[in-house]
Amino acid sequence: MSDPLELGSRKVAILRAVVEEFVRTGEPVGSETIVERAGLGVSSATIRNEMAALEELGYLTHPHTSAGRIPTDHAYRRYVDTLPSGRGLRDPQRRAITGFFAETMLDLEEVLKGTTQLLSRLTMYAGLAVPPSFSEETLLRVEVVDMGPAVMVLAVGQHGRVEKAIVDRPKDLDGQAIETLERRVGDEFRGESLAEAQARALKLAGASPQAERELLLVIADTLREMQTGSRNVHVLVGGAANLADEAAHWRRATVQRLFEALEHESEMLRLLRDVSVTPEEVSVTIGAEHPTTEEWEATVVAAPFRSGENPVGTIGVVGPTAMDYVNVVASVRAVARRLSELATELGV
Amino acid sequence: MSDPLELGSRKVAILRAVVEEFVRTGEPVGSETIVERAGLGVSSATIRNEMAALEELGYLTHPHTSAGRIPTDHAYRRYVDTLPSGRGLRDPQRRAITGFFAETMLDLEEVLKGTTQLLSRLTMYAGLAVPPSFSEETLLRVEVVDMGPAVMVLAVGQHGRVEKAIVDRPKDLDGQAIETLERRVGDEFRGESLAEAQARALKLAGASPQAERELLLVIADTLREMQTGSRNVHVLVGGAANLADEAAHWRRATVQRLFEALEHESEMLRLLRDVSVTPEEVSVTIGAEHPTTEEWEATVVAAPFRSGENPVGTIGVVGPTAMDYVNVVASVRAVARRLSELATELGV
DNA sequence: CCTGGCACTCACGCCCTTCGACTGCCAATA
DNA sequence: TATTGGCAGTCGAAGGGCGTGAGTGCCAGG
Repeated sequence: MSDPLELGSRKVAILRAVVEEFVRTGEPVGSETIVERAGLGVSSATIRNEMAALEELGYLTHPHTSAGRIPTDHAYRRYVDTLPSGRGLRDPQRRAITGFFAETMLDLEEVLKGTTQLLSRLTMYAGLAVPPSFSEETLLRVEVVDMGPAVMVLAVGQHGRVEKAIVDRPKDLDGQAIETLERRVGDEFRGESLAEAQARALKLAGASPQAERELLLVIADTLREMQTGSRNVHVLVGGAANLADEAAHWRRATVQRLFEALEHESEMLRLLRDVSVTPEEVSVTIGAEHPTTEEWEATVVAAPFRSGENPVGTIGVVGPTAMDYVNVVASVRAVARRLSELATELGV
Repeated sequence: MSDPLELGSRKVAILRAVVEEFVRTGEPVGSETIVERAGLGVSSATIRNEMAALEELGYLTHPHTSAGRIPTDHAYRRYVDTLPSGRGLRDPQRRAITGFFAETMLDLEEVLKGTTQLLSRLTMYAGLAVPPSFSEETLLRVEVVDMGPAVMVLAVGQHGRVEKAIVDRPKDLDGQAIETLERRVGDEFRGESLAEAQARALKLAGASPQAERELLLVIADTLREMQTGSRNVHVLVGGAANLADEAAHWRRATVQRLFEALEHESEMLRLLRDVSVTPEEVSVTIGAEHPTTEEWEATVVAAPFRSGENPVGTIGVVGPTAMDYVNVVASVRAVARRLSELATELGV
């Protein structure tokens, strides 16, 4: 593997053909097949030489001597990096996307749930979505609800997200004080960020009578907790069942890892985190490129969605490394665009 | 298959031995194995005769002539129905349960999420939980939040459940009217059920000025919607990844079906629905006993959990029909008991 | 630099055999 | 009548040998 950047244009064509053929059939690809399919005006022997060179360069492998070639992760990488930016959507897919966004939807979280389903139907893999992080939202409301032995603190973000925390009721706090606070607190934090609201609550606590102080401290604490950790960000998954189909192509351990990852939000976040800072519209992370420790043979295709110019969240798809990149990338791109329009419109 | 109720005690012993051995090894069980393991004072020839009879009765099958016997769903059914009610928990399991419930937890929904994880760790299958249905909760609060182009209606149930709906803002409704209503509505519905609150909102609408009427109608509509459909009940799933391990023992279609079912709440509900009306503490639904149309080779072990005497929700486990019933049933029973205590304590 | 040609490799499918884990049945037995 | 040892029979699994064919690598000639 040396100087992977400079490849003759024929090598490039062959590499592309191998990738596409392998993705289509799942079988190792031989030189003869390439001759038939890619129709460069050249014999199979030449292709063989080129393929040997491509193997030397680290783009192809050999399951065994007498078998065809299989693309490596590097091959997919290069393939994806040089994708023609043309149209890759089939008509029914285009219709599905249009249809989905034609419904009027007001709740961003519902929209994103639906989006994961849409993506999974489009690609037949699993769809992902990361909503805007709560800590960047502006608060519309903070509520305190008396639950008897406990107190619920409720925060409503400007995009319709509602987070709740149920905490022990501070002792020395009677229903009367709660009611007073319910009224005082209601609109107090409107238009502030979580961080600002937290600071404000702390300040208010200092200036309040003992009975209310404790509760305000609890509120501040809750707001702080909402800015960090799992409360703040989460990941929606849709269509994971599709991956069960794919399971046959994967090693046991991979399947296990994959489903585990899908269950643990923090893991999925690691996979999607870098996306929103990526300049390109759609990012593709192939196989071992993932910062995951154990074996991982999956690819994540992800794209940020924006409100106006701001990236506010991420959507994506997880599937096998041998996926139809043209179609999946086009699907994710198209959905991200429509979703961005919708998010902008919703004023997210 | 005739007269399945009357089996000689030796047949019963053999059946039990076959089930346990098959669950342990996953291999068809031969007559010789039974002689060694069950140690009835009898030769393998006798066992063979008995096994042939058990096959005749529909309790065992034969993958092929020269193989051992495999239990049918009927065998598991009988096995489960005659389980000794003794202790079936291993010490580490007991500790895990105690440990989990030793934490102070106030939010029932969080508790139930944790419970699904606990169950999946205990059994190595997937854990399920159905929270109390929202329509049976008493309301602590109904809020209206002005979101600009939309309006959010928020309902807080007595167990800390929060449901939201974002709806189009009725035209002719200015911010002023919303604010008025926010105040009026806040405590209006406290202590009522969803149905009562809905009726009340309708009545209020009739007696209100035009500007407020529309919004009250929207509120009524939202409350109605919360009583029905997916908003009302949902199912939590934990540890689905464990089932990926099991996948090897299952037919492709089964795995696919299973993961699909786990994704669709309504499906899981169908599987768990009958449980809470079942008088027994733990209910076991084996393979084809499920009312599902397609092939389904899984078993659901479920139990209601109670607050005081009232069943308020359900927990359970999904796994292969060949599961360690003693252990799984004991796990579900133990967790349901502890959960009932906790729910009672939380005043659910 | 390309090509046709050729020797070589090796998985796969096929057939055959052996092995052994079972069963089913029967005649002998308690 | 229930049980038993014994024995023949069945059939999958595992293994060996073989032919086939897809595919490679390499080379000598254009």
